Amino acid sequence: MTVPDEQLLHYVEDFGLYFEQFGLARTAGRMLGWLLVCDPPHQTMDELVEALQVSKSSISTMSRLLIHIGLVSKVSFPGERKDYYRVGEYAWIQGWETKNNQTNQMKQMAARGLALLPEEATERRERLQEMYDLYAFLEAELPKLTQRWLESRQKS
Amino acid sequence: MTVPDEQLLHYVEDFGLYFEQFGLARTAGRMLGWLLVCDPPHQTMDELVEALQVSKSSISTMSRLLIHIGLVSKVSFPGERKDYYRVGEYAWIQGWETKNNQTNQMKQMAARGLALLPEEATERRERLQEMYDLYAFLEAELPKLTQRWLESRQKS
DNA sequence: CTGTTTGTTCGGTATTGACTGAACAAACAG
DNA sequence: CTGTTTGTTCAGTCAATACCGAACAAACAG
Repeated sequence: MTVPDEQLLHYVEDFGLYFEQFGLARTAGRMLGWLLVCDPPHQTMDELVEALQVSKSSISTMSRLLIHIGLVSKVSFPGERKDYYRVGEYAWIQGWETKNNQTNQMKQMAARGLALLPEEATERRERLQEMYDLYAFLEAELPKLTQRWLESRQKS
Repeated sequence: MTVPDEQLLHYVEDFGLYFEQFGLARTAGRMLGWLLVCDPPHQTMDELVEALQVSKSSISTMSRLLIHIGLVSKVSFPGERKDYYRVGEYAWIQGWETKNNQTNQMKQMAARGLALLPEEATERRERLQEMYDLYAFLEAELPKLTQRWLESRQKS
């Protein structure tokens, strides 16, 4: 990108705003958005600072975060001192898997509640039981979906 | 509940903390947690204020929110002036469905990006295409899962 | 060893938003 | 009409945190 594309930058901003909904810092969302559309796909810290107009320290912190949650990868090249960042190869399925772990946590949350209620209070247990059953179902089924997706990709 | 159960209150607090992760206000999470374990299942504003030690205004605001997103229902009784709140009958499947809508938004986000990139930049489009494909897949498959769940419940 | 390049860490600031209390509105009872 | 009960709205406060700039550390080049 020699001349920064107005529309692309606006898109990247929206990306940041959208991911803010999920508790991700806006800058992290911006980074992810930029790394999805930039040319070339790998970018240095300085390039990100320039493109997104944020501080070096933000990029440093957010790249560490994004790498930790599996959305971004660090890349290096022989003879190059700089680090490069790009969207992780398995970024999206990784993000999806992270979400799936939440179903397990929800199930556990329900179980904890049930353990606190007396056995005989059946009517009172129904609400938590309903919660437990749904998330147990999802916990069993979602990995199958992921599996199907991965297999369908492998063939092509 | 005549005597407030120490363990239950602690559980409710954890519930609030957990749902904070998803961008829900802590008080909303507390409310939901309390409504899951309270006896009876329907509670007035005053009871919620007493149990959760929060202000009336918070309950007012948060109950409106929780009703809006389908997790809580308002209940009334003949001859009673007070409103009662309880966890919605379809609370969890509703919450799950809300999550599923996000897959559609993610797909759209990818589509918007693709529309900004030139047709011939195939290598550059790959990243967004990958994102698009996964969320299109999920958008198609998740409703089937929901359907299966609802059907399995109907029989019992 | 001296410079520079590259990246991290940390203290301070500014913004956001959750929560409260008080004022207000609406519905009802006597 | 006057009181009370019930719930909402709004201005103000407080805490959390995203972000920045500057100081720092580490690796390398000359």
